[in-house]
Amino acid sequence: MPELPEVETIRRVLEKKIGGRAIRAVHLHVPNSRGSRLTHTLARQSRTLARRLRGQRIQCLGRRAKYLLLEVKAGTLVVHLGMTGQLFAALRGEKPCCGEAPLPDKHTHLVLDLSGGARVFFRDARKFGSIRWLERGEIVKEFVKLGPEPLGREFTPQQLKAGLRQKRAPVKALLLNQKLVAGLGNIYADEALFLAGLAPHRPGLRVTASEAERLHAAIRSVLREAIRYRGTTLSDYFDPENRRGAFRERLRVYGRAGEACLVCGTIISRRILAQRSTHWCRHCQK
DNA sequence: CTCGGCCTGCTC
DNA sequence: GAGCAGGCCGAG
Repeated sequence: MPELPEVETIRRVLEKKIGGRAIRAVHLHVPNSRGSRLTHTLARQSRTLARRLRGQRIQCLGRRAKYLLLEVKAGTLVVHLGMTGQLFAALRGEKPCCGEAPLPDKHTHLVLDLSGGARVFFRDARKFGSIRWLERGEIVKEFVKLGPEPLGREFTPQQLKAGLRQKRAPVKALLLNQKLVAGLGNIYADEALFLAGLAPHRPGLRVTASEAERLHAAIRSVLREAIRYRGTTLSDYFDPENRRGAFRERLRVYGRAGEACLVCGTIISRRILAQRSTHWCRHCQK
């Protein structure tokens, strides 16, 4: 579910709501599905999580690509939301809920009791998410392979072009794999390609310098705009205050197959590319 | 690189 | 019942 704009929205809301509070208690509910990511990740660390988090003050909330970072003095809780992971926060007196449903529910896997009667809930129905405790100074191995932050300094048109040029894979696949640039998922990859006028199946090595420049600008602009609208809610994304993202109204191609292109009126196409449903305008994107 | 698998819930 | 879903990982 959540891509960079949604994770950034979650980060900002949590920062405001629970930044600076102390963690009083940690409640863990390890799921029972054997093969799932979340089961392993939680079961393996059940001891550590409680021991290292209890009594710690939340110094700040950070983000790397789609990872949310909850920083305490001793280290960092690294949260990846996968497809359906969610974080909710409730202050004293607020009724915690996910949409209409009160929390905690059967999909709630971690609850932090905070100072002042606040609580944080992590839930994940499909269990594709992960939670990892990181000692101060330790490095997450996944982070090493991640490309630059799209809104940061290291992400430049030159770097993007150089990365694309050596790959024959479709440009959409390259945007999704997090190595060239980190944080785009299926929605914003389609949206950025539309804004750049680039067909998703175009091989990376056939992207010209000026197209790479357009793509670079499009990626930054769509992510900034989506953050401004607090992300996209298709069905089950809610921020920690249970608000929907309003960017759905602004989507140009994602989920609009069969509808008219907002620019030229051509019917928006859809096909599977890189295993993901892909939406584009065959007139505007070449 | 692409594929299958990991899960649950929702819509047709 | 089948097909679909915002993500990633390991295998081939």
